[in-house]
Amino acid sequence: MYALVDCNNFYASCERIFQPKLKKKPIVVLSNNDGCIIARSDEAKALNIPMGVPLYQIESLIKQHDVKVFSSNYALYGDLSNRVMQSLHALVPQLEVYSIDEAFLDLRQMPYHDLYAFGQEIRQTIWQWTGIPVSLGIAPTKTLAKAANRYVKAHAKETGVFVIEDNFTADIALAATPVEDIWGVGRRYGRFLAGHQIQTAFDLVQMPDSWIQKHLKIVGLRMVRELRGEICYGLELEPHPKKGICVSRSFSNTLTDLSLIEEAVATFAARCGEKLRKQKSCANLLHLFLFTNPHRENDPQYFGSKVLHFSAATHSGFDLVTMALKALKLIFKEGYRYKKAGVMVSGLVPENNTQTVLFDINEPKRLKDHRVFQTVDALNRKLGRDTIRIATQGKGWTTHQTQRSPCYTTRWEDLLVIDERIDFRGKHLRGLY
DNA sequence: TCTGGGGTCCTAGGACCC
DNA sequence: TCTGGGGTCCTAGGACCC
Repeated sequence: MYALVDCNNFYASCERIFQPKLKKKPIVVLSNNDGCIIARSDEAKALNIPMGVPLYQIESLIKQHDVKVFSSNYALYGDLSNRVMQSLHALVPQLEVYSIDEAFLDLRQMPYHDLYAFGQEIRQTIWQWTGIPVSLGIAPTKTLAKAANRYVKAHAKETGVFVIEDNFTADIALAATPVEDIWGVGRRYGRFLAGHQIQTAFDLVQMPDSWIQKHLKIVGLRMVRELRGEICYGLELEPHPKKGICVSRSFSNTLTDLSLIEEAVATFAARCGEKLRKQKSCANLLHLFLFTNPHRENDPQYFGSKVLHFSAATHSGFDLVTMALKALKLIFKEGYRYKKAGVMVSGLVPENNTQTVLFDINEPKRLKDHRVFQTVDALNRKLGRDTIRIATQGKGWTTHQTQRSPCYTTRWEDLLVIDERIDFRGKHLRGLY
């Protein structure tokens, strides 16, 4: 049996831990540049605030119901996610971290007979150790565990756990799962299935394999088999290295000036370098894109994109920034108001296994760069991101965030203050209270 | 005025090899 | 009049996930 553990309204729950007065209050969390709603508490969902809606479109609703609004704080969410995952790992050794707020557990080795009671124990423990509420779906396959988890949220919120252990409980969950809520059915397939009078997961599993494979392809067939209780996806215990890495941002204001776009692009390329070095990979290709604001239909639109090859795979910040700026010069056109850019690297290979070129005159430079960036990364880890950076990155490229909560768990200065008369070293402060 | 940022896998078609 | 049969690799696009 597998369990899918899912943190309830994860980002909103993270914010609430440190502001308990927000219990039972509607909370939303915003995307970069405070653009769209990307997370909602139950109370915000009850106000019919949709996922992904731009903040400015629901401004009056926010005011009317006194919804608490947060900019996204990924340092906080990432750290709390680690705590949840570590806590789960302490309870069940075999686990796959599936996303920032979800994990699959392998319960087969566990000496428990009452899975429902064990699910409750996990829930209580995570709540006690981290302050994050979680829900569990337990079932013979990952796709069914996903469906069981969704069933909890839709029909058994108070209990927080649902177990699919036989045909009877499977049919309950399948019949209660609309096709578009199945793990593996998106908007496109959802519309297609609705057009064929297939409303629920229960309807879908009745269809013949040949029909499924013809229309939903091999991935769809695996999904249906999993819904029928046949394991197609095992647990992936080791996180495998990424095959591509992308850093992209919208600009808070549209940019027209090449030098400002250069700063942004250099920053994205440098960030790709950090990610590459972190997973010990080198890139063979760099892909740059730059475009105008597609929402402003009256503005002239332009979508520029360019792929360049490195002569030898690299993760040097110098190489990446140089190549990104070269690509930028090739696609930049005067007279447009640019809104977003991004750098993607691909053709990734392990750093100790790169194919070099014959008569490689750059080898000394590569070795030197490697040492330089080991030092740069170490300094930035210790002193803060971008303390050491490439000059083209400018003074430090940031997004627009007005409502960000403190980094309670990752910065000394942001530690939650319980008694202002005592600082974090336990020293008494005079005259501050 | 204001609209996110990452990833994965599969398939079809074209260019090329013998 | 009649024009083979087997591969690989790469890319773009489309589906999906959080």
